[in-house]
Amino acid sequence: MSKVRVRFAPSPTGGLHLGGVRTVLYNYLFAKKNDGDFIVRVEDTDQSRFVQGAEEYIFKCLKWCEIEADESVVKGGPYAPYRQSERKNLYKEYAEKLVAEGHAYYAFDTPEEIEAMRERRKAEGNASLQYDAGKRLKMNNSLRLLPEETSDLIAAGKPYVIRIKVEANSTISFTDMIRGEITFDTNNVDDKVLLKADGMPTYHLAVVVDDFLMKITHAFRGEEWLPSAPVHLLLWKHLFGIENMPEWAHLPLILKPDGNGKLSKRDGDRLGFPVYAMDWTDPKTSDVTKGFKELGFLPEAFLNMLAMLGWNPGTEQEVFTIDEMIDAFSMDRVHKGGAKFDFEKAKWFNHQWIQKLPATHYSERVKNILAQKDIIIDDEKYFSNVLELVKGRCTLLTDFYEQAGYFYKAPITWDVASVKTKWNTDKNDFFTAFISKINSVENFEATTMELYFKELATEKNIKPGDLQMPLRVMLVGAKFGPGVFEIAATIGKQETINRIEKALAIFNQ
RNA sequence: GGCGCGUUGGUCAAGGGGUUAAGACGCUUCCCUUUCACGGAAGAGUCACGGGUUCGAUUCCCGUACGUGCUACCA
Repeated sequence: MSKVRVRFAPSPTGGLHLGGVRTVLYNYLFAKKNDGDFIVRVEDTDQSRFVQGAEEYIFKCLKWCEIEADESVVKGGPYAPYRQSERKNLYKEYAEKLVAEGHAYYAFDTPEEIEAMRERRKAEGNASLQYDAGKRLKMNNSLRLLPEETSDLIAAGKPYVIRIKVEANSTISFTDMIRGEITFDTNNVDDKVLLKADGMPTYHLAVVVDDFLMKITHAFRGEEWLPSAPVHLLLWKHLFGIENMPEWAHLPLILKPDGNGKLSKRDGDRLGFPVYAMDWTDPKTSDVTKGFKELGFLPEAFLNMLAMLGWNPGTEQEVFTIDEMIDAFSMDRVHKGGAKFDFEKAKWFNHQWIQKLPATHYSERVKNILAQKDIIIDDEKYFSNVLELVKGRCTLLTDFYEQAGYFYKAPITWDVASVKTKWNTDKNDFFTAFISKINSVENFEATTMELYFKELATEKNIKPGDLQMPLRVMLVGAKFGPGVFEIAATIGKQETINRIEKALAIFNQ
């Protein structure tokens, strides 16, 4: 059975923008498709970047998307503890083991010394600025120092890191699930730090140790990790055997819609669309970054849109439920190239989903949106009628305010300009007569009303079409919405009469 | 700079040695509707460039260009 894991940076900036959520989604689809376990890991390797509340936020977003990510996977179970700070000693043991076996070494260089080395190399016109086989014997580390010197330095409390010792002049390769065989020349990979001076592991060490200990079989991550894959490969080789390494897939990047580069939070602010799943409030600055949810997206649409950005089933189907996606998903149809994000297409997906789903599915959310505009829903039946009537006109959930508002509040402004030019006393007479007509009617339904309306128009010798638009403006205030008689039937007899009378007064001024 | 990865319309993309090179978004026009939208019909628009290989290349190979990523005691 497969065991797939997704690993998150502890900040929404790193993990919860579109690219991050898509990584989770593909992990999830793959795991479900292969009847595997789906594991979410949140890491805190770099304390300086740890953002308070980020973990909760991440799970909240997954919950909104209805991705079953049991929080217990980071809080308990057979593989606990999960916090990297709580696993600190574990990583150190493996790092020491590597040193003992000659695959890693202690390095005492200060940042200044490393910087000086790079400056020197640059001045000499060297292309490579790496800390690698060619340079390590000139640096301050246990490879160059005598064993006693090294142990003396450590005993004296001199800060050190543990670096991997990458052997020169060899190649290492692996098969990526998306890209096929990828080969690296070890001369191009430098001696990465595995264990930092504070005793915490870097991502490189942590990801390998954790994946082994947690028995991970498949690991997907962004393309930006490809250049450091050889380090992970080497670590697997030395520590656990390369044959035990999980299968890797490096996902393409999501790019800015305009210009070039990886999509970032700033692009959303600049171009006016969200890049986070949900609103995120920065705990330090209190700045709020808008999310897809709050902008009126359905989770189904959000996920659907995201899945299609980099993957395609090879059929013409574009609208997928999550189950359909699981069914159709395959890793070898994930693209290699990055995709530019297109907000228009994202909105189109949402529109599709608003139509596809019964209104009851999202009526609670619409209710909340309306409540913010002081529209309180007390009649559920009426509310669901209204939703079904107007949903065809909505792209975002927030559009329901404009599209459904007039079913609750009579217009207070009217598109008088559209009516006034052709307004005359005949029309006024018609509507006065129409009021008394419908007043006497028991059966207040759209079809019967349309019938009376047309009969009366013929009687008064006015084309019904010339009267429908004024009626619409009377009821809605403007030129939009479903059929006028549908609207009238829905708001009811008395309200229809009230609105006509009120508008008449305005039109006749 | 070095190294990696990529490149089919404005965007997402199917396809893959011989095709009129699918489809979707967006855009334009028309129909429907005397509203707005939906829907329907049409339209404009594409294989980055240069060399090979081949009877034939958008498809395979090599270069170039462009894009993008990495090049931290960040992930």
